[in-house]
Amino acid sequence: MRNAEFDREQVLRSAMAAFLHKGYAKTSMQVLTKATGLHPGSIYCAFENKRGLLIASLEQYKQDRNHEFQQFFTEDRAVLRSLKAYIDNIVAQCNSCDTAKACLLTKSLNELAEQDEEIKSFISEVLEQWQQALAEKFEQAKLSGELTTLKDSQHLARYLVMGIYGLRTFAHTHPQSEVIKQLADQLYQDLCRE
Amino acid sequence: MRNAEFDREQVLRSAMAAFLHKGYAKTSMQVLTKATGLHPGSIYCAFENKRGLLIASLEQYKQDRNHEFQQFFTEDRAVLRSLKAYIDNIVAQCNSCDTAKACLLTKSLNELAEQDEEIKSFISEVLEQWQQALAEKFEQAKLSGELTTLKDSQHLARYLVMGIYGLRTFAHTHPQSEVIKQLADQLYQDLCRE
DNA sequence: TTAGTTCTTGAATGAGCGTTCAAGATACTC
DNA sequence: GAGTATCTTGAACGCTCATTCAAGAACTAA
Repeated sequence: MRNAEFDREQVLRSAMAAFLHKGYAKTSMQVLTKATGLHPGSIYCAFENKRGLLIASLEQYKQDRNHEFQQFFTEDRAVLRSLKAYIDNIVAQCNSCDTAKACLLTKSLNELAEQDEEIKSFISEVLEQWQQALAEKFEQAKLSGELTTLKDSQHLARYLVMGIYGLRTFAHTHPQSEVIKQLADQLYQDLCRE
Repeated sequence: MRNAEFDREQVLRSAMAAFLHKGYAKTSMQVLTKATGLHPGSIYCAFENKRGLLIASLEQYKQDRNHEFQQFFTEDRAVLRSLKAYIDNIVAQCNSCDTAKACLLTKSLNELAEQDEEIKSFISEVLEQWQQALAEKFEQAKLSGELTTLKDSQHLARYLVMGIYGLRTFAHTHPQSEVIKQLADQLYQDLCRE
């Protein structure tokens, strides 16, 4: 008996970064071996193939983002205040220079939606769960009286998700711009209105 | 003397469709020769290489979208009514099944922004011009009294562009859904408020 | 220490890629 | 209708790709 030597999470985070930077198609196995420090044989043993490594990376990304989400919505803070902080954090990501600028889920969806039904479904489900989590936060805010609006929580969550997608794309053409912050503030304001 | 035999616009529209469907990296020259009907030599003669064909396709796409834009904003209609029709048209594109579902500019930007500075700049400029054209329409609407708002026209245009980016990404996870229309209506309402 | 099992290594493989180019086809000029 | 210039054709090229696998290394158990 003998255990694998590499740290799975560390390997997946390296792969995530590589996929985020170059996209799936342009990230060659050669690049992935360098990024992860694993030799081809080890990658194929652990993840079956390049596609398997992407799927594993997407799963890790989901976990990481879920964890990040939970950290913003602790129970001892007002929901709307948490939501504002969460949005501001995304703005900061958009304005940063590193790979966190983009979202691996939407980037992969854009590239592979029409090529790989299974990956498309997986990503859609993760994004739907995220939207659902946001809807719950809106519902909480309404119940606690923080948020007074006639709009449905599901609708609010969808609108916020749409806005964040838009912000991330917008950031591509406006790196490190004050404009991203302005748009995010407007979005938040529109969500809380009425 | 002898003229080239192929119809340039037709060739570029075929290439556009291929790039939209599979993305730049996954669209092989073999696919492009089939899609355009041109042999490799002709493509290399007319467009230098695969990258040149993408750039020419992006230019054609820009022209086509500009032409589409003009058709919605004829002088004999109220600006806001035209804007609403324009947005509804985008919603219809999002809900359609064909290749028009996505935008070649943002799709290419997503794939190539970190790989090809020149293509990134070109796309950014085109998107900026589009945003500028929208800003002028908002300004017109404000001057004519159709639109009463304290917000800057530039800001309104940016917000609309962000929303349309978001809608198109959202459409990937919600094909042929009523939800896209709802979100677009909300977006329009938020733009016209106050 | 030794035998057995599992993991690691990285060169080898064949397929597919973008690109080239010389030969053939075609149209224009005189 | 001959000559010339240009366009078309598609096989061939070198390269890189994802993937494989047999040999070597390392750990466990007895």
